[in-house]
Amino acid sequence: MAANQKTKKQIVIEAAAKLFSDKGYSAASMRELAGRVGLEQASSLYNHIRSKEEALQEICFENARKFIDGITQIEATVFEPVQQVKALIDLHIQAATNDITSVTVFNDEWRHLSEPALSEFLALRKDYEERFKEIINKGIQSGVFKEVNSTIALHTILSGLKWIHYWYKPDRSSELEIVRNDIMLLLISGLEVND
Amino acid sequence: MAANQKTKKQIVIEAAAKLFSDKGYSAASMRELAGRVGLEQASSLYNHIRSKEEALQEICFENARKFIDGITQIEATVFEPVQQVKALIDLHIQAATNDITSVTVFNDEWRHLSEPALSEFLALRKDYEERFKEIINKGIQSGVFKEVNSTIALHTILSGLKWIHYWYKPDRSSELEIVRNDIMLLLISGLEVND
DNA sequence: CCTACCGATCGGTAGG
DNA sequence: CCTACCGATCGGTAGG
Repeated sequence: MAANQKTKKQIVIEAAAKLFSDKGYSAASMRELAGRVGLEQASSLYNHIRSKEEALQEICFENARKFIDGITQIEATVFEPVQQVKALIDLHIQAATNDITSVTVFNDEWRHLSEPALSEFLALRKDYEERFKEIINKGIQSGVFKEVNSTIALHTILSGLKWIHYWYKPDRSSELEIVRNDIMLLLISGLEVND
Repeated sequence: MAANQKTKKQIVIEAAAKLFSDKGYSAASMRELAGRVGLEQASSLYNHIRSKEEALQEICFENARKFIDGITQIEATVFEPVQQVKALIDLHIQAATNDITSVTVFNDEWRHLSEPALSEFLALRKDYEERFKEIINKGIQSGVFKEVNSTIALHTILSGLKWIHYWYKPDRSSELEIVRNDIMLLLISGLEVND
């Protein structure tokens, strides 16, 4: 299959991401999903995906993988805590603007995963957060960051980025650079020692 | 009725807030809500509330009112932008820790409101955000805040406070003062001109 | 507050 | 990919 060819499964998963972000996972029905991908019957969906939750899992884990890969690369190629946190903020901004609906589901609908997927997902999230926190701690130890509690700083920064996927629409791409600059100003200089 | 007496309706609404925050509005069933307040039959709930959505409306609008009242009082009693933003951050921290489940529903489940309640709710939220933004703009004009886009600053600050209601449990009350200090350090000094 | 019940809708299966 | 269909569950009503 050519690289630019989407499988029908991919089309279904992307439509599911949009539907889940529009209505929430529980309020989204397989009948509406079928309609959105041009199928008359919900039952036809089951030729492409095994279940409603499989769609949710694919979306959640694909995004988790994206963030884990991102931080892995940053750890390997950037070596100064300030620059690492900046790169992580960029990672979140890019994820939120490149793949809007998918990140919305990843942020808001993961709790509808059932076990064992739920625990696996939370383990990935915890891994990511611990590594992010470690970077903050390095910056505190080397004196470039304020002596704040690194857990508080972590959550404030991660949470402070979670409005972007709501706000962003493709016609706002020209404003992206301003958003990026202002967010860096607000979140990084809040963290940095400035004297 | 004495002030410390809860009506059964209030008990139902509070249990609904907890249930909606545990499962999400759509996945929460009236049968489970009945069980949580000691009723055998879901139908018995309808002696206290008119519908599932009425419970959601009460929760969302009670919290909206709390934030509107809070900013109204801050506008009337605090006059310097830095102190006003600090007071607003305190307002959010207090709401998130005094009324955890209720704020969770207010933050995450309002979109399940149907019209006309949805539009009324969004109008209240917009009013609150505009007044918060106005305070930020005043601070920028008077030179105490950086020249950032005030919409971006507004969303970054509001969003940056939205992890607290997840993190907070009553046994963490002793850590609250540290959280408050660190959040002020991160969000306020990110906004302030520091030279 | 309970009994009895309703129509609607849900995710999913069997079989072709 | 559709036809036909299933058992389960939903929010809510009527009546006492």
